[in-house]
Order: sequence, then structure tokens, then C-alpha cells
Amino acid sequence: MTPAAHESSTERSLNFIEQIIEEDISAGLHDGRVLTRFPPEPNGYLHLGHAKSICLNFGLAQRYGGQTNLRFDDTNPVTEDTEYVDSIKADVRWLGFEWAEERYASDYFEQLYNFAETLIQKGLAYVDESTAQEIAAMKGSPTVPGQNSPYRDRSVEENLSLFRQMRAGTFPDGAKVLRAKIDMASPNMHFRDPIIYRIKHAHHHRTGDTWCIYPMYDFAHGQSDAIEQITHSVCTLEFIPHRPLYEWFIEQLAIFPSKQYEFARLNLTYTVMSKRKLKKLVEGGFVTGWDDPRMPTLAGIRRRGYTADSLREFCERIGVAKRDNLIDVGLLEFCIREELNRTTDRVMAVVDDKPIKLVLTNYPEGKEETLHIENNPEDETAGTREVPFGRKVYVERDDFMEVPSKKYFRLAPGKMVRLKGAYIVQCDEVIKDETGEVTELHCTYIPESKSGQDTSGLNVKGTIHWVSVAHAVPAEVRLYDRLFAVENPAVEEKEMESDDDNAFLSLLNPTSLVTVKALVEPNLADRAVGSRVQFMRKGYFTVDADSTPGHLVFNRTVTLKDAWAKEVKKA
RNA sequence: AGCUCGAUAGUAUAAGGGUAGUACAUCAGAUUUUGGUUCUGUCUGUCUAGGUUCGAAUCCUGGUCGAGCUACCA
Repeated sequence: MTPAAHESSTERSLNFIEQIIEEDISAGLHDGRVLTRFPPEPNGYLHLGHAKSICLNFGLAQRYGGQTNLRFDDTNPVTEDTEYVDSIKADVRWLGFEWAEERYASDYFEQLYNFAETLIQKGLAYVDESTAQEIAAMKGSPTVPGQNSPYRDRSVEENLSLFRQMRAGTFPDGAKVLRAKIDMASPNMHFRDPIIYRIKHAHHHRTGDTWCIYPMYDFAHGQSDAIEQITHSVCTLEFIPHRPLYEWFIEQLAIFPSKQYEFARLNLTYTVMSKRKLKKLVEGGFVTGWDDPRMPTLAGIRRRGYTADSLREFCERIGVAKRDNLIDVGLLEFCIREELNRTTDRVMAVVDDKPIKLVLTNYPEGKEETLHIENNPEDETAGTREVPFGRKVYVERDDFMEVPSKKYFRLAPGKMVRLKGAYIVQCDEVIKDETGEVTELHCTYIPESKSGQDTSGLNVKGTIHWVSVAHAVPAEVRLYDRLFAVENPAVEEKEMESDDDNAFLSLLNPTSLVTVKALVEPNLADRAVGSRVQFMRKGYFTVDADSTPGHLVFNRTVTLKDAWAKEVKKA
């Protein structure tokens, strides 16, 4: 699709990268070809920050008739594993994207090695045998220029021979490194003779034991881009200082001129996005795993009940720019509600460890009715379902107040409400146990008020959900809430000024998971894992993988908006 | 301290020298057999000081504030 054609088919304005690409296309750069790449390191699970990057990279290519490679940046064998490769591929596909080619930086090890020799030959790289500490010390600081290594001026021949011995496995880990010879006084720390190869006698997940030297990120990423002829290499802001180096290597090696562009990574309120911190949560048992529904990982959020569509919509709405941002998690919740409101069936579930039993004293003993209740008022084609009704039903404790406030229009002594899809009932008598806790409400129902054929003329403000006592199916419900109690854990952590890098754990929300019992409609009994419903007046729920026949487990994906809760909070 | 990047409503994001717009959030109202949905209305913004210009969010200069950079991680 041409930019012009697209212009007319969308309202959305262009982000800065799209603007660059359109300029490139009109300038005829690379004959208008667009090839992007998504370059994860296979050392962890993908999270929402990656989702932003995936949607950006694949979205750019789709928009401009290009393609996207999936490239694993696997240059550090000690942290990487195929387990992650598989989960990353699954997550990208789940999000709804298909890559043109699956590549690995390790595919290019031989080529990268040759690039290194080229650099040596040009007198632009040397083997340094200083220790890590010495190298760090000689590096200087942003305000103090570094010092040249004593090994900086070795001859090309010596460097070549040493480098070949490095490859051959002559030296132990850390004994030597290959460094680019640039400028130890550069204000850009990355130009102070960056290390480009290090010795690691480690098993690589793909190349096995073929190599004992591995290129550093800076010597692998740009060249990999060039080898694949990536036109637009999009990464996050922290790589800005690397860009001059990225370009330097490309220029010195005279290879395909890929260009790097940087955007601001996603930050979300009430969570953390750093791999390191997420790992701590998993390893410390603060969550049940990488796919815990509270985690911002794609695996977690998927299990929570989020859809790929809603995530893509979210990524579209947050935009792309260069300024640091903190997105309100409320926007994510809006995106999933918007979809689930449209697509899920409404059902009734009394989510309460101690529900109240409601007895309709004027409803004949033993009588049962089958009610037909619409599945989704937003979707006529969703049809109706059968819901059994009887003399006794469960309702939630929150839907009764012995001494109601003025604006409370649920059950209270003497008050009327409608039981959703059934009858209007009036609360006559409150039954309590010996501790004074309400256990039952005796009500009378209005026979002429039956849903759909109401001739009672009554008009009640409140409608509450219920489940027939005789037909209720027990279930476990996991009420998930924000992982952290504070809006911006990263900033709070900084403000604590603690040396303890576990300090952020004290900011966790202690009620991020509340497990309660529920009684649900019988037709929910055989829902498949992963299916989604709206529990009327409660929220959207999905059947968790922990469910077994006879033991249903529901995850709360997100609550409904709750104007009443706001009202209560105000008071 | 040096270098780099950034700064537009509460949060994001547009406007590329010519009316500061959109979404989410907020608040208010209407509708509603979900205190949901939907609809209507409402509120709040160009970091600062100069300069260029008929005209500046936009261009220039200084300042302020925020972020990143100083791993044999990516």
C-alpha cells in the first residue's frame, strides 16, 4: 500500500517513525522497500513492553507493504535457552503476527568473526589482555578521559594471531578480549575502545560448542541488521548512545546501511516491566510463575483473560514517541472491556464466601421454572440461555443492607428489587444466626412481574443477580487486582534510597489476589478452559487452566466499571 | 560534572510558521431489567526567559526540570 492510499483509509496521524519511513519511501530509499525486525534475546519471557515493540515493528511493515524478521539476539550463551525461543515464538504468534524469516544472530557468527578480522586488518581492533578491572579503570568517566591500554598498539599480525588463538580456545574465559580501536577520550563512553569479542567457554543453545568467543551486542546487532538488509531498525531509547557505534561499524565494514531509530519504552502504572524484577517475583514465589495472571508478561496477561486483539488495540492507542511515559493501566482495562462487552455472554455468579439465602415465602414449595435470559444485550445474535429458578436463591451479601443509605437501591428491609430475568421481590424479614449475622431474607415475589411479561406496573430501581440454590454449581474465583500498591513502583523504589535491591517487593499489593468461593449458573459447568464470560454486575472472567472436572476455577480479567463503588468511596 | 535525548490537559498522543485537536481518566445529566453498555455535556494544557516573524507549541539562544550513558548484558 502506498502512503497516499493509506492516508485516505485512516484517520490516525502518523507517529514519528512512520513519518520517517514515508519520507524514505518518497525519496526512493531502498526502492521503497521496508524490512523491520523484532530482536528479542531468548533469556526470558515477553511482556507488555515487548508487545509494544512487536506491534510497532510488525505494524510498520504491514502498513508499508514490507515484512518483519524475527531475530533472536543470542550472543550470550550463558543466559540464553531454547525454552525461551519457543515461548517467544508462541507469544508473537498469539499476538497475531507472522514473521517473514526466523533468524538468529548466531547464524552469523562466522560472518561476524570475519568482520572482526577485517577490522583488525584495518588496524581498527586489537586484542587486550588487561583484566576487566583494569579495563574499567582505564575507561575513565564521562568527565574524565580514559587511558589507552598498553596493548592498544600491537601489530596487525600479532592481533590477528592472538584473535585466532582466542577462537581456537587457547585462552581461558576473560583472559583476553578484542576491542575496537576508536577513541579513549570520546564523550560517548561507547566509543572508548568498546569490547567486541569476549571468551566464553560456554555451550550455546544453537551452535553448541563450536565457539568459545562470542561477539558483544554492539558488534552483532547492527551487522545482523545489515546482513538481513533491515531498512529500519527500531529499538528503545537506551540505545541512542549506541547509534554512533552502530553506524561506525557499518561504515568501517562497508556493509548494508541499516538505520537505527529509537522510541520510548512502555511503562505501565501499578506494575514493573524489568526482566530482572519480574524474575525476582517468580523466583521469590511472590507470584505463581511467569504466567501468573498478575504478571505483565504476555503469558500472564493471556491467562488473565486478555485477548490479543485488545492488546493490539492498546498498543495502537498508547502511541509511539520519544518522551518517557507512564501509561495508566486503566487504558489497558478499557481496551479489554470494550472488546469483552461486545463479545462475551452474560451469566450470573454469586461470588461470595458467605452468600445470603433468599426465600420466596409465597412461591410454591417444590416449584421450578426455566427462565430464558438474553446472553448479550449488545449482540442480538447471541441468543438466550435457560436458567433454572426456584423458591430459594442465593444473592450476594453486598446486595443487602439492613440500614440502607439514601442512594442504595438494592435489597433492604421493606424494599423491592428485581431478580435479573425473573421477578420483583420484596424483602419482608431478616433472619440472623446467633452471632447476629444475616443468613436468610424472607421475601415475597410479585407473580405478575415476571421478566418479559410484567403487568405489575411496578418500577424498581435495583436489579440484582442470583443463582438458584437447588441448581447452583460451586466454583473457585480468583479476584485479581494490580500487582503493586503504588502507581509507579520504579520511582518509589528510587525514592526509598535503599541499597537492598529487593526493596521494591515491599510495594507489592497484598490483595492482588483474593480467592473466593462462588455459586454459578449450572450452564457454566462445562465451559472450556480459556472461555470468557461476563459475570453480571461483577466483571469479565475466564476459565483458568487449573480447572478440573467438578472444580471450576475462574480468573477475573477485569471488573466492570463500578459507579456505585465510587459513590461508596466518596462517602 | 561531560555527552545525549526529551518537555503540549490527570495520563498518553496530534497540530511540521496561521482556530491547540483526539483518546483514556474526571465531573454532571439522559437512557437502562447489569450502579454495565450507550448518548450528551463538562473540566483542566503548549516548562521558563529572551529572540526571529504580520503571526511561534512549532524556528533560534539561554535557563529549568526529567531521563539515559560510565557491564567481558542486551
